[in-house]
Amino acid sequence: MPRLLRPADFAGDAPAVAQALIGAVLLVDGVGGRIVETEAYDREDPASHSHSGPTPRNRAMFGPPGRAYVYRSYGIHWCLNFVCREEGHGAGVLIRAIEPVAGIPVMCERRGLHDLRLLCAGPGRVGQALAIVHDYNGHRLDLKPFEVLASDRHHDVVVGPRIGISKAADVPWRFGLAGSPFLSRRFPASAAIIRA
DNA sequence: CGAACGATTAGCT
DNA sequence: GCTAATCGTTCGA
Repeated sequence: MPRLLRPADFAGDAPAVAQALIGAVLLVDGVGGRIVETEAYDREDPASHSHSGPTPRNRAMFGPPGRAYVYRSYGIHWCLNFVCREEGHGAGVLIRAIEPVAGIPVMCERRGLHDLRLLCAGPGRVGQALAIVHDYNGHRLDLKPFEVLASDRHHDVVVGPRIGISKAADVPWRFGLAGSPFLSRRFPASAAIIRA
């Protein structure tokens, strides 16, 4: 039985937590799967929502680690982040893609398709498939409806630049499960691989 | 108060 | 590969 991640497990800096989350299982009301893609963001990072300090939108990022930061993207999608580091810092990990494992029929219904590869391949798609709502903003990740189960196997992790940002576009803070078909996009051929 | 801009996605060429 | 859709947040006047 995998270990349930608790707030202390999110106390590391954003890139370290983002890498450690690859292979972990994320469930929301028992629906979800294996995390195969994440991105790290930090206060000292021009691409981060937290870069200019606390605002009404990003306040959860400055709260205690081990909680959710949920924001609306492009006025359309709900995206899920895990707050990390320490309270007041403003660091987080964006959940960009998961491999569907539990509650697949429910996720297909929510997404209106049956292609497993596209079910949760992107932060907006993850939000829709797991029914992420703004009410979850600031919610603890070790309490209902969330469950985050530690990765129990070692695997290779790909590292590359983050997607969809204009500032700090060269910072390699995107992490992926090497070879996974459930990524939101392929990593550049030049992307480094960390053997874990 | 106005305006630009997204941590995106679906659909079409 | 390219673009429209869509609207809350943020920042400058």
